[in-house]
Amino acid sequence: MLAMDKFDQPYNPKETEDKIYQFWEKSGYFNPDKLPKRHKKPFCVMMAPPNITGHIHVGHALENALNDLITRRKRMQGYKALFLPGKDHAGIAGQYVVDRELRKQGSSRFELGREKFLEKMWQWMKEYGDSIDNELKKIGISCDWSRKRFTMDEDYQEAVRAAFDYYQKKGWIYKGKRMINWCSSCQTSISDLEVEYLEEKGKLWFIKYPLSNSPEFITVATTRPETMLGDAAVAVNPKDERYKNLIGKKAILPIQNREIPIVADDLVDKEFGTGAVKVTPAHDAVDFEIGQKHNLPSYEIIDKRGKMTRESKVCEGLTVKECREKVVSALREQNFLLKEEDYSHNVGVCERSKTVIEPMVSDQWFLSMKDLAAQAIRAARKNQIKFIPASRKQIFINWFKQVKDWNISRQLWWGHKVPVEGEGEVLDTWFSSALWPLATLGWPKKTRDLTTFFPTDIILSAREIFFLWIGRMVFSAMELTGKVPFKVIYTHATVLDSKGRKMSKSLGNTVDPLTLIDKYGADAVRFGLVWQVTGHQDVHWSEDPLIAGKKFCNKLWNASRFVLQQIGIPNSQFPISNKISNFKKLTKADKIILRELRKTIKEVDKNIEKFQFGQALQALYDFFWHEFCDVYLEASKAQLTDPKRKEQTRRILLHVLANSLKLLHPFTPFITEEIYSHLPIKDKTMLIVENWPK
RNA sequence: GGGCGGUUGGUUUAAUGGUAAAACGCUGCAUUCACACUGCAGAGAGCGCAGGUUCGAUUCCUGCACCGCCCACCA
Repeated sequence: MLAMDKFDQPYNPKETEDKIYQFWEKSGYFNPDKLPKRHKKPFCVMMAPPNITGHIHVGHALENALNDLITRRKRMQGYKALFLPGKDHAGIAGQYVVDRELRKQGSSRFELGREKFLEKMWQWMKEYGDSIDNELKKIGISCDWSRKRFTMDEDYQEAVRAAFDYYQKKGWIYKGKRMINWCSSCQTSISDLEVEYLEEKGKLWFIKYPLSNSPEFITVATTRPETMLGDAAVAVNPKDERYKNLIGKKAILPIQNREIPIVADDLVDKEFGTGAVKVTPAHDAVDFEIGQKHNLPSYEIIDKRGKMTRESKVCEGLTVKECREKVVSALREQNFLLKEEDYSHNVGVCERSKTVIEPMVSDQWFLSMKDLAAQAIRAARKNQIKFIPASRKQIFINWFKQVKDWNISRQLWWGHKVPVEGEGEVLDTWFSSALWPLATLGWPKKTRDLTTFFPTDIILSAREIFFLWIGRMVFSAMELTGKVPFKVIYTHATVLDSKGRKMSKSLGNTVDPLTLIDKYGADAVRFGLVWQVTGHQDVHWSEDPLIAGKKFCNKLWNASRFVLQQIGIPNSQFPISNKISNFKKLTKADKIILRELRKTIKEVDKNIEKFQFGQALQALYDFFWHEFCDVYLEASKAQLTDPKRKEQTRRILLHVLANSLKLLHPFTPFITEEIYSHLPIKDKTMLIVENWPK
């Protein structure tokens, strides 16, 4: 397919990669339906759909290099392999980025209106969606683009409605006033998993609440004095001897001068603060629970913009922060402030906007988790799903044991509309992602793809979306189809920066895969990433393995050149055989290289089966560089001058090279396909569909 | 607070119940015969700390420290 003289040039990844990718796409082999006849047994992996919020990062590159590695090997082994790509509309995150763009231009989504804003969203989706696809193609992944899905596709919306209906008929979906996490900047509720906790150096204020008809008082400790304006009670632990005689009595709430009861509840920790806690049912999750149990009134003193309401009386219109200052100074003046201590504690912020989360009571849709969680736990316990690493199994079970009902509604414009419900009320983006392995294959219709590829074989994901996504896919599929959605859950390493910190835009420590590909070539980047996957839960980012990858590609290229020169391309067509018995009168060097090749095949297979991708690659590296290049290639130089050995040495060179290329193909697909295309082998196919060595 | 992972040459990481391997970097030599993105030779760690098991531990156990990640309603 290439003019041979090209092969005399140094390896040029840029030129080769684009050309080879087109070559693959043209072949149709990414599509399992277009694979040769020998590919029968279905095999399926799904891409974790990237958010349409920006560009791919190094985590995507790693994850999909592994997805592709697995797929390519299975394809070569004769499976009818499908690697299904797609993207996620990313509800809150998606809306947030577009809104931010608008604000940069001095506009906003409110100014645009819902209709126009959604148009913008789709425009964004088109632009960024395509760009993400192209970025993924640069990595060389062999996914079937004809089956590409987006979580807001027409038929995907249908799947979402079908799932919602199903749960509703079961009676598991309900609407109610519950405590939720409210982001005043995104103007929506968010789930517990979307709240991020940051340590904050704050204060612990000790406030005296006078007892009714008594000169005495009870002291409460709080980090949020402003919420006292909405207090409905003081709570103590029933076993706390200090306060036993106060239970049932009344206290006077300072500033508001309202009488509130003193109640007893197990949720109160005797050891913390004074052992007495102020109860604000409308603005704290625990307090809400206590309020329910004791039938306390709920005073909503903070509104959805993060401002104090009329209910707060003295602070109406102030921000939470302003109100806090006002309340503290008022308490100080009126002698209700006993003391204040420095206190560092965790403050929940919106993972998207970093705005402090206001817990508040709101009318929201929920999905009851009781039966669904039980399903997921059962699947894990019965080992219907294999967890890699194995420790994930217990983590999975433990999370589902304590999971609360899922707040599935969001007050956004971008997303799946909640059936019945009006504008501006959409489903949590994860409600649709949870259906990914089903909806992408056509569910709820009984499509051919669904029967062929579902349940899928393996799912790869980052730790951070283990519950958010993986957990929810498990119970969704089990409930809706009665089957686990995948046989294996592989939680891959997180790529941290060289100092071991999480990569983030704000820290400025992110790595751009495209820059790396430009610098080293895609094969070298894949090599470098996979090299570092050795079974740990983290990878400390280093570019060194990528440099090694680049050098390795160069070595591969030059060794291949040598072999081809010896064989005398392009005239002869060697029928090469995998059977070593076809080689006779072997020299010591011949025997060693053939033995080492066999050992390496075993080693690579064993390690890939164990998900030890880095070790598999290292075995290949050592074999090719040291056994083949340093030893055998050198030995072959003498053998090639001996007329009695010449022919067989040529065949062995070609045999070992061809098999090395096959083994390396899932790791470094571009260069191996390119070199393979030059090998003078009878009846060969493209490397992507060649037989995996045995 | 709970869980998980890590702590090995300058750096990033392997392996292993009997005194440690690779990549990158470093030093010296070689070389226009596939490859300087090369070859050969070499320096460099006794494997976080403290106990224990063992004939023997970097490897197993216990505790501690530090780093990181995840989860959690401590006001």
